[in-house]
Amino acid sequence: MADSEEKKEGRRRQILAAAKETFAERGFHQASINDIIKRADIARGTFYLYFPGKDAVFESILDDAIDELRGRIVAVDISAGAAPAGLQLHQNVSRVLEYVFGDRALIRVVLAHGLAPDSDAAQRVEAFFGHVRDLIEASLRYGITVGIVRQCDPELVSSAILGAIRGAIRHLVTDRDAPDVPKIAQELIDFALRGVIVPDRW
Amino acid sequence: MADSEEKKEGRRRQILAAAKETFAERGFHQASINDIIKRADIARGTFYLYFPGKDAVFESILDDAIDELRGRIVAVDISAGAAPAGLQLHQNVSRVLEYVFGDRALIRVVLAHGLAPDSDAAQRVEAFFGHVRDLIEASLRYGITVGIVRQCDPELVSSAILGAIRGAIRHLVTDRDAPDVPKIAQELIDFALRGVIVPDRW
Amino acid sequence: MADSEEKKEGRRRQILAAAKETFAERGFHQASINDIIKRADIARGTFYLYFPGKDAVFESILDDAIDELRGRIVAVDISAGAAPAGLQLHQNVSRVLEYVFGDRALIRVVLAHGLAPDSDAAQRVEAFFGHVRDLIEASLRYGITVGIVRQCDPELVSSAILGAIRGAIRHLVTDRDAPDVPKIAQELIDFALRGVIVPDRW
Amino acid sequence: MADSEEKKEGRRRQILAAAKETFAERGFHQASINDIIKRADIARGTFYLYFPGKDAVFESILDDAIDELRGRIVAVDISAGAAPAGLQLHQNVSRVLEYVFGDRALIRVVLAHGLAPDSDAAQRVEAFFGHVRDLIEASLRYGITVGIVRQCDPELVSSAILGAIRGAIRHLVTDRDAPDVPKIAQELIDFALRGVIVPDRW
DNA sequence: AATGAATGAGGGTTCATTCAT
DNA sequence: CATGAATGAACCCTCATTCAT
Repeated sequence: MADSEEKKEGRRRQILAAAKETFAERGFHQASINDIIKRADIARGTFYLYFPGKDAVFESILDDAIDELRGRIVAVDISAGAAPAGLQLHQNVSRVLEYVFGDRALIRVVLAHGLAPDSDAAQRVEAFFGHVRDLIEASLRYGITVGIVRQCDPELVSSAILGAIRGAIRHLVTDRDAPDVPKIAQELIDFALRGVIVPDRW
Repeated sequence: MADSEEKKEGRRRQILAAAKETFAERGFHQASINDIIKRADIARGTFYLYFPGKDAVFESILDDAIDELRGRIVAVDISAGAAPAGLQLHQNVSRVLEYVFGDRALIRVVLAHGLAPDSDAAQRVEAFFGHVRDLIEASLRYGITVGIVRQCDPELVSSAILGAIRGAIRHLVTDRDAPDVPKIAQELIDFALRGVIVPDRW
Repeated sequence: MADSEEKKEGRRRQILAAAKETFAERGFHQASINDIIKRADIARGTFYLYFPGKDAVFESILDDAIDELRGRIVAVDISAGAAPAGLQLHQNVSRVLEYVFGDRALIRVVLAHGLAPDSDAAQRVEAFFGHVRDLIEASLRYGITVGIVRQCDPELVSSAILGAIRGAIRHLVTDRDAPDVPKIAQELIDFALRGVIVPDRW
Repeated sequence: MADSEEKKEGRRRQILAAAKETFAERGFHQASINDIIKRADIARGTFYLYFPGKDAVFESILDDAIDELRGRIVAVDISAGAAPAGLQLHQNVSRVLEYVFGDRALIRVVLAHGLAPDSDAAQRVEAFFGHVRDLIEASLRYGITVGIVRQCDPELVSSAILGAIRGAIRHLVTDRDAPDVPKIAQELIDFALRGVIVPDRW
């Protein structure tokens, strides 16, 4: 019984993996069920035993990724005995980058999503990024109230920060082979916190 | 004669406008010729009188936008009598934002491009963003040599800056109705230059 | 007035010529109105001022050819003072060949007609060839009654003779540049009358 | 397993048959996939499961026919112990006629081919008839050297003979219901060998 | 549980023909 | 008369999904 359960789960993963690679290579719409089942080496009908359709596999991939990412992003703990905020920030970013570089196919799927703008999948991706942006915005607002963050439009700036991270990831996933995660994380945090200019100049 | 030329050009624009809106609403792949011609209120064949196919309209829209944007981004002039660099920067960003907010449909098409990863259109979009990133990277490198910009990984940071701009635009296009362009430009520049923290703290 | 009539007739011929070449080159179905009007250097609408449609030009070409050919085929006159039958035969065949080689485009159209089997045009071509076959059959029957032609199935043999002529023409039109019409006519007549074997052998 | 293979082959034949009839009735270009699938009583997609496209079915039909015909035409064996040449000739012609009358739809497709002059199919048909003509021409040349065949232009006469056969077939396929193959074969051979006139007259 | 043949809605495109200018 | 922009029916083909085996 458990055996069969495991086998079933294995099949599912096999299909998900094949689908992920296919989506990464050809984009959602160009990817056909045919591509996926060939790569997974299963029959047409078998696919539909495990997923109700093409959208569903895609959403499953998406949800897995989003769950994983959500788990890797932890609200910074600013209570007395907690680790320094800077370190926590660095750990958050590092955890995300680690996951991202560990599965480039997936990240291409999530970042370069070419979906019907009103599809379930698109909404889910938007919701995720919205959630992250909200986290950032809340942090900014808190930072402003405690005087660490300068006066700014938190809504706008949080979008910019999220965009900066996405931009960096997009670039790195495409162009660099073995990125030095801690260093990149530090660069990104430095950029977001301090910008690019030498402080006392200008 | 000139009349007929004008009329033809008008038709072309009519189709482009309808296509742009359709692409914005439904994404490239979901958008069917049917959608476009219904919106443009023309017959099936008429479409093919003006464009060889779906790809061509899309690329035409893209190329127009890219040309326009390219024209609005001017390398900062740092020679003696030139305007202050900060002002030039602000003007660049403002010009881009002005265009972007003036045609939201278009920007949704360019930013949320869901294209076959290896399609002509996708490559063209990538080339454009690559070009902008190169400009930013060059500026950073120059700034580092003259001591205005702090030591950083220019490749990575330029990607982050480009991403920040894209992120901000994406957010604003979706969520805000009548953005105050100069203020937003200033916020973005401040963010990119100084980051978010209060300078002498941390 | 007559001037205008002439001009009109000239236009008509211009279109017919362009159409004939187009049909010869690309076959009836592959030939588009576009091809024809480009070759004739006229506007789309002008075409329809002179012909009600694509079929009509084709049929006009066909009818012209058939009329011409009909005129060149004269029933052999076997009355007392007439020229020798063999000569008349030779003249008939020569006249046909002369016309045929003088307008290869046309003959390609007539012989390699790829028409809807039930179309007007197809029926007209069939009717023409049927007419020629009937002439041949009648001649055979007459020849049999007067003892010049040996006993045979006139229906079958007339089809074979007609086919032989078509086969020869098809071959010559495709493969030979400047055929020696009288010699070819003689060869064909000799073949039809005597066959290929040496008479007293076998 | 073998069952499924057989069923698949059956389907293929079912489609080929439907296509053949459709092509025979309406000609290649007039025949639409719609016509074919309706006649075969299958769905649109099913057609494309068995053939990559309209051209492919046509060529498959053509190739089958050509293969069959090629197999039925055997070079006449003139060595010592072989059957009389006349008999062999008669057998060749009979075999061809037998096939032809057994599948009239097919023969209408092959003979009345209305194809784009430069299409694959057209070239294949031409190649086949060219091959047969070459066989005939070679026989004629041989016959001339051994003195059985009278002096003639073998290229021209072989085209005429091939045309005669085609003409006869075309006629018979259209007009006669149950042809007496051996008799017709004999008539054709007599015609090709001896022509139509009474030997010692003229 | 697994298969793969069958389905048919829907897509992009062509082209003969019409008609206002 | 001549024009050529506009039309839309018809075509070929793809592919997500179903279901009998």
